[in-house]
Amino acid sequence: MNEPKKILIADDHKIFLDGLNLILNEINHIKIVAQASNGKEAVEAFKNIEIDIAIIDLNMNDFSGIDLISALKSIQPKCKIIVLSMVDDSSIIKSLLNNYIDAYVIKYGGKQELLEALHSIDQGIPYISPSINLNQLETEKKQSLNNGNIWIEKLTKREIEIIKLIALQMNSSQISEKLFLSYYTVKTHRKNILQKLELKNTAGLIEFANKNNLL
Amino acid sequence: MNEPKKILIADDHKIFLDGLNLILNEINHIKIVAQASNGKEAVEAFKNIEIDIAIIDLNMNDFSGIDLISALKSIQPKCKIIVLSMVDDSSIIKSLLNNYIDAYVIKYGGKQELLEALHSIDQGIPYISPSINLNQLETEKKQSLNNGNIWIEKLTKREIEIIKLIALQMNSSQISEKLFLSYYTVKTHRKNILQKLELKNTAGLIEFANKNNLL
DNA sequence: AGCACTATACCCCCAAAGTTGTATTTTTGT
DNA sequence: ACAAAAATACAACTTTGGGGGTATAGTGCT
Repeated sequence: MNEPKKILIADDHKIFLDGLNLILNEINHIKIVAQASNGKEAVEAFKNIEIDIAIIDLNMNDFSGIDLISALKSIQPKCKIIVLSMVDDSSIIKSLLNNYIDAYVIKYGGKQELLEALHSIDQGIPYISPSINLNQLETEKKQSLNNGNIWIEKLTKREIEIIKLIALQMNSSQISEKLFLSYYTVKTHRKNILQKLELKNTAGLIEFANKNNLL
Repeated sequence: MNEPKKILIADDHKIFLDGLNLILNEINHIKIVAQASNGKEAVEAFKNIEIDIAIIDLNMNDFSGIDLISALKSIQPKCKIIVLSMVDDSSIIKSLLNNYIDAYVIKYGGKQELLEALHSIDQGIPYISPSINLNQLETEKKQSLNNGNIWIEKLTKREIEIIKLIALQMNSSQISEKLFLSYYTVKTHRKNILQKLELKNTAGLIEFANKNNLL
């Protein structure tokens, strides 16, 4: 507890990174040792520097959320992870907290919440922003399609890849060409995706993907 | 140039507001006299306090962008406005700069860009983040679905109504029952919607609807 | 009164999506 | 090394979507 915690901060808004820097500089038992403005930089930093706590934004354009977290965890499993997000979808938060991360702080909250999160995980206690309950309007809207369930863990890399191409208005045969697959394989994947997520059709799939930031 | 500029900052992410505060505190010829975490607060502040420069985020949940700017301008026309945004849609930026605002700074850029913007408008010169050109990936991706055009104005009430039902995974015959229409009518509407928006299929439609907040 | 737009409705045809079922290979985790 | 999960591939069949037309009644604006 005597030497300062080594912190990495990652956010694709550099100006936010600058602000975060100043906020965290006010605390004396931590030290920012790395900054990243995208997922790739964060992974690089993890390979080179020992990190105690990573404060990351989920909505970065190169890595999609959970991919990044599991990548980081696989490099330095002991590192604590604080997710700083703009979204407050409670089903996402729950599954994240159970499996991967140590704190979830939304940006709607002030810096106080981030500091509390740091303090909390320092004692081994997971933290969720108290502000989240206040924003239930958003949450309820999303849960209508979420079925309140686990979702994303069920999807494989390949399936997510295909969802993204569907969202780009490609049909199954175009996707098969793009990925060097058989047309039948793509159809099988689509079938499995709809089944796993309990969705009725492509419209529902794209809606789901948007509400859950899969794209 | 002797007395400090009076600044208002507005952003719905309070933690960002905190960071911004610290960033701007490092400059000595300005002074933050008001903070707002939504559009309403910003308008209130404008009624009560004289503001020289307003630094605002466009994506706040109560006011939609241009509405807020014109509201503020109508209260204090002489006030300079810096928009701090996450989006870099060049068509929006152009129309904003011509008519309403004095600077457009994207959050992908660092604090340096914000400081440059402040300096620039101090001399009466409009400012746009130089980083914007670098992030053309995002822009292109969106324009492929936006067609860089007007879109929403083209859609009628009925069409938007139908889009919402499609997003709820209803098929044409279910929609026709729900709205007491003929199955053929619904099909016609769908056809017209895709044509107007120059989209290929339902996947593209739902994606478009999400990206443009039609739901 | 006239015109443009919207909403309504119908038809045909083909392509694509969705359903059900089977089956092999490859990758991954333990 | 073994088992589980994922990725691959195929077929037959039904339903839905999307493109091409055409047409008529209402609505709103000028």
